[in-house]
Amino acid sequence: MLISSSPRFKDRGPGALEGNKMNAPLLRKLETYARLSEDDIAAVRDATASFKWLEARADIVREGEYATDVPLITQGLACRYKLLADGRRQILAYLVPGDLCDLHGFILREMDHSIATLSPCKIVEIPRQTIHQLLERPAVARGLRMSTLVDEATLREWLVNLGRRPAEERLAHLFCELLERLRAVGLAEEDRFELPVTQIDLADTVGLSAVHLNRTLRALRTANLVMFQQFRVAIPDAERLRQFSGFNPNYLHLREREAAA
Amino acid sequence: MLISSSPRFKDRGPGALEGNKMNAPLLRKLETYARLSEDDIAAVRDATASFKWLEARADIVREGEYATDVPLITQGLACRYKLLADGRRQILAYLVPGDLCDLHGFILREMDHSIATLSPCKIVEIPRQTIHQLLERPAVARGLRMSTLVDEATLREWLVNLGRRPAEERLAHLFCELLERLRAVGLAEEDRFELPVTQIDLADTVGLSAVHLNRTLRALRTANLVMFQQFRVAIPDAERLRQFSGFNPNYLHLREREAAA
DNA sequence: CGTAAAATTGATCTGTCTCAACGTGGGTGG
DNA sequence: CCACCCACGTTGAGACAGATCAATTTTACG
Repeated sequence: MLISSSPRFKDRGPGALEGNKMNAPLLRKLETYARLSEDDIAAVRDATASFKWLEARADIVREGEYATDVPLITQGLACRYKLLADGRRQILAYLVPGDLCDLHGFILREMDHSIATLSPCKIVEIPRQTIHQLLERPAVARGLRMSTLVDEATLREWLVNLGRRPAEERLAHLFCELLERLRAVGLAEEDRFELPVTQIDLADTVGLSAVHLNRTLRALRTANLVMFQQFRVAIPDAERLRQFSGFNPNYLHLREREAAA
Repeated sequence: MLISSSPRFKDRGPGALEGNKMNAPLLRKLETYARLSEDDIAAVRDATASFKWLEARADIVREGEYATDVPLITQGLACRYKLLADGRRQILAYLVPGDLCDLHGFILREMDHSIATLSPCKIVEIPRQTIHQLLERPAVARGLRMSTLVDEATLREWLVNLGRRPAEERLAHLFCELLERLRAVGLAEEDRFELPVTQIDLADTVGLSAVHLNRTLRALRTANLVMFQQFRVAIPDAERLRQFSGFNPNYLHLREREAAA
């Protein structure tokens, strides 16, 4: 991941991004999208019983590998990323508790990108066979399908961000999204959240150089829009930040269940 | 779609992007990903029997709408796009024959982006109910799931493109992708294909201004890498273009069937 | 403490944008 | 049938956002 396991992240233990009380963030997520039966719930619970801890800055899956299991983040923060031949990196998504590292390795032939932890992560590895069984449950299949569609919608919004927004709006938009997503999983307060990420990571996320990212960050701070330091983000006036960055949370589809029958 | 139906596109009739002989591009696509039974094939064929024609530069679905049917492109070229408040536009994907306008409107509450034709398009509208029935067929469900995953992989590659590649590589990469995808559906020859798209469209695809896109195009032409004129793309040396743009077709997952059981 | 990664700042360079003008081709209306 | 018109394409000049290069400072960890 370019940045070899840095000492800076060693002590940011499991405390940082702990996931919710019920300790079954995947269930919570699926239930956002589908009405699960008792049986469904039990099946998902079984499938996610065993886990392992991974240190910060460790690859979970690497591009080119044939993943057989589907990793699931239960606690901590991870990201998808891709490296170019000359070392340039693009971060493609942040994975928060409850996010599956998709069915790519599972369904598709080989990984076309890598996934790595940013903070220490608690990870469940769901075996291929189990996924098959889960997909036979209509409600679970539906939940997973929706979750994939939301991931896709998020990618589209990032594309708009990189293609058509200037640096400050771009970064502000990212913070807006993270606030929403982390609040949805109970990992953000009203106006602040942990973000165990370096400025270099942020630069590789929004397609800027590290130096310019630093300046953009300063500009946002000066404008009293976003404060980022010590791996903590503070947003004094979320509505103003949304306005500023043109953020519209519709693409996150955070309340879908009532919608489709 | 900003550009109101332009006369320039009127005469580019159905001839341009005709889809394959069997006239069932969705089937071909699903069969790339899953082994369909006779029954499956019949069901898909039934579902895609009735169609309509849409003129070039017409919206198929608009952001914010609640789409009830799932449109499917059978002939022609379409695109997903998103508009910002001030009119900036970002094109998010090109849809070629066989591509579903996803299950978004269907599964998710409302469209978070718009879809429009670029050339005249033959479109099948699959009713909600029919999709439900199709999803009950495991092989079909699997094919659709894979197709969604490939769409997602393509979005990720575009993100890398916008985030980390300079203008010339970016544009070259797009042409590489289109060559592959159109060849996969029999709509490109070895080194050339139709692309019924303006330079403005291309600019909004790769996140450049129209002026700079024009210059970038010229640079590629001068370097004898890509010729684009009269809505036709010619690529003298595809391998050289791939090299130049860092294109690796793995993310298109064009031969997956043998892979997963 | 000493060290290395990360953050910050300044100076300079450049890729891309904006503005503005002009060229071009086909469609449309007189 | 011709002339106008409008969208698109092309080119030049100048401005500017963001990149690169090069220190220097800060921070966290050993």
